[in-house]
Amino acid sequence: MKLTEKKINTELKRHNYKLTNQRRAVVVSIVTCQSQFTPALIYEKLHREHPDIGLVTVYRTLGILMDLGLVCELHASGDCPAYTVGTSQHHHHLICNRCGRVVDFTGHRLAELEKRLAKESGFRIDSHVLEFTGLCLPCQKIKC
Amino acid sequence: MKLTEKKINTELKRHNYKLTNQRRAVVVSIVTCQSQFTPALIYEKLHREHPDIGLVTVYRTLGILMDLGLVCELHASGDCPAYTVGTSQHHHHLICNRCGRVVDFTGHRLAELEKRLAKESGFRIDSHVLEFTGLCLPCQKIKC
DNA sequence: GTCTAAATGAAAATAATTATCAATTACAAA
DNA sequence: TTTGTAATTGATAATTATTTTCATTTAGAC
Ligand SMILES: [Mn+2]
Ligand SMILES: [Mn+2]
Ligand SMILES: [Zn+2]
Ligand SMILES: [Zn+2]
Repeated sequence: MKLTEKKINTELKRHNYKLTNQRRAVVVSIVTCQSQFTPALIYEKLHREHPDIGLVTVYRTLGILMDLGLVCELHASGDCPAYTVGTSQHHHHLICNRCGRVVDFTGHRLAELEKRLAKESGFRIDSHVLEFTGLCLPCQKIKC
Repeated sequence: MKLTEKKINTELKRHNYKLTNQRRAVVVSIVTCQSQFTPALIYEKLHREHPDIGLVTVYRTLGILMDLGLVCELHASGDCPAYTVGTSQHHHHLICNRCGRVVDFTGHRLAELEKRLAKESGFRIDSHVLEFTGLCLPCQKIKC
């Protein structure tokens, strides 16, 4: 389940980051994104209600949230890197190429593949990226 | 198997791209890359022997090779996007975080997962990104 | 309330990529 | 082989994305 504003703020506190008005606002702007986002998009959204918050602060806050693993980076979509709100468990993403919607999924079985690859290549595998792209249901219904 | 200089040049011709000296040189620079590369890296390599070829030409040639599916884009490594020479069949990548080496692999079974995800989410899935990162065998042996 | 390190925003700096355009060139046709 | 022409090129400028610097402000511990 997607992380909430509350959970994110708690994590920020827990890691001794000050809970400034700016950070709160950036977090709100992020968690209310139904789909993926970029720093510029968050800034734009934010700018209406908080014209005095700078783009740098968006970058900085996003950087912290990435460090804490509270947002995920997306690679397979149009503007890479894009971001999406994180969840507590390990998961991957399904991305709509039209509206940018992001759906999380879990329960893949990459472990066996990973073991086979490690054996065959000699690699010590640490991490992976797995993303699917396509069209979400609502977007399929839109005639182009 | 990785595409050769010859194969790439043939494909360029086949798609009515002129085989200029600059393009030939960029292709050579790319196929002689043992690991991943960026436009800047190719330019740097190229610049020694061909000081008169500009970085723009590298970008343009790389763009064409991407369009023709002759090079692959990498997302999971340090500098994203990076690139690597393509192969003729559908495949994925294993990337060394230290030396940048790229190993291709095939034979995964994403089809079942893809079907399950499509059913559960309603998505029409078109494409995917799958990359593993870690340390290649030689790099594991280097003490840090 | 005071204090202080952390955070902020303006501005400049850096980096990556793309657009413009006049000069050059590959190569098909004569 | 020469010629014509559209494609290609490189210099330069323009955009865009991101990071650094630094003086000022502020959250939150005491
Ligand atoms: Mn995973
Ligand atoms: Mn694949
Ligand atoms: Zn959609
Ligand atoms: Zn390595």
